[in-house]
Amino acid sequence: MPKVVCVVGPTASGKTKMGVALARRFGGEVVSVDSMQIYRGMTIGTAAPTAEEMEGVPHHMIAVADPNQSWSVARYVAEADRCVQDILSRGRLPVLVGGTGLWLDALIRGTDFAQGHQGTATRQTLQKRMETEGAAVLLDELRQIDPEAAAKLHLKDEKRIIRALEVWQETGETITAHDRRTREVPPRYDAVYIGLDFANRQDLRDRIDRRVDKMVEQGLLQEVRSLLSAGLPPGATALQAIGYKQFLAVDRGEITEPEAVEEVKLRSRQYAKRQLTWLRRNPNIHWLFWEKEPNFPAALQKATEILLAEGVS
RNA sequence: GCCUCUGUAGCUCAGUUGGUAGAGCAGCGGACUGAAAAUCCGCGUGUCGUUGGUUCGACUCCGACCGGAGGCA
Repeated sequence: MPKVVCVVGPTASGKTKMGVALARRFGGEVVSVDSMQIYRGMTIGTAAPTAEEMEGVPHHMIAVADPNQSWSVARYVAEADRCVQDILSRGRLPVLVGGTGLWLDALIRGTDFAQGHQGTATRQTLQKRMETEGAAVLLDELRQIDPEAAAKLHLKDEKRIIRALEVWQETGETITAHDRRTREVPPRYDAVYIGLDFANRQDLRDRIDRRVDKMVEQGLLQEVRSLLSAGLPPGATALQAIGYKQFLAVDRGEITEPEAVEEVKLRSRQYAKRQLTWLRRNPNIHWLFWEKEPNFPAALQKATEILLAEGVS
């Protein structure tokens, strides 16, 4: 099984810098695993690495998608896996860097997602039924065909109720059966994980706040405006990104800039918390914790030792 | 100086016709297989401003004091 390195952690934990440094040390290339950095024209708000920050290391899966078209996990995995394969074929080390947990896991495991996605007639019909008939009706319907899935879903979890029914309608297989089958296939890569986080949650929060202030200084509002001038559809996934959503409201005059800044900080730390929840269940992560004053050289040294011990070369 | 209102969870507030209190937000924990920076679930003990008094019992009634807001001088 090919070996790959993964640098994970909540937003603003220093993944980008660590990823570049490890890629340089081990002769690797970075593959971004970020559901928003894939869109073009969103560099400031997603804190995508600049050419300078890349330090000459090739980066993949950043600014590869038109924000007009919304990507999905499946689309990402297909494209990103091509990058990983290509890097491996050239004898180099793939360094996967990013905070989108589901996407990383799917890429490592080679998850085969069932048919059906945003915008199809099946999905739209189900969404309409959800509005008119209500979640109880659809959940009942799901219970008839896939009681196991229905038992796990809360009445309010409309998105997943719709998806479960959609998989059944599109493929004739229940989502429970599909998931069980895909979980059985062995992972595609042997991943070595380096996790970055702050020992003290408050320090992460401070770091997030500072980063948001910096984004605003760098012209987040301008970036949102130029994104809008490209004529994005209202439901575009790109506009759901933290920062963009709030500054879109500023552009419309619905909230003030200071209000937006506070909201972005709040959403960012809540997001960081969710990222940590996702990562915690992965027992294979080698965590490195920053103290108040991050000591990068020491952390890089530690990470290097871990990778060497894990057989990365 | 006088009068009125006000002081309850980190914040905004509700409430108890006297039997020691509850929402929203925040926060914390969890879930997560084609929207994932999305979506969803769970968790509420706090000197009820302080201090006296009345009472079997006060956060709830009365007094004083200390904060805050407004009004009259």
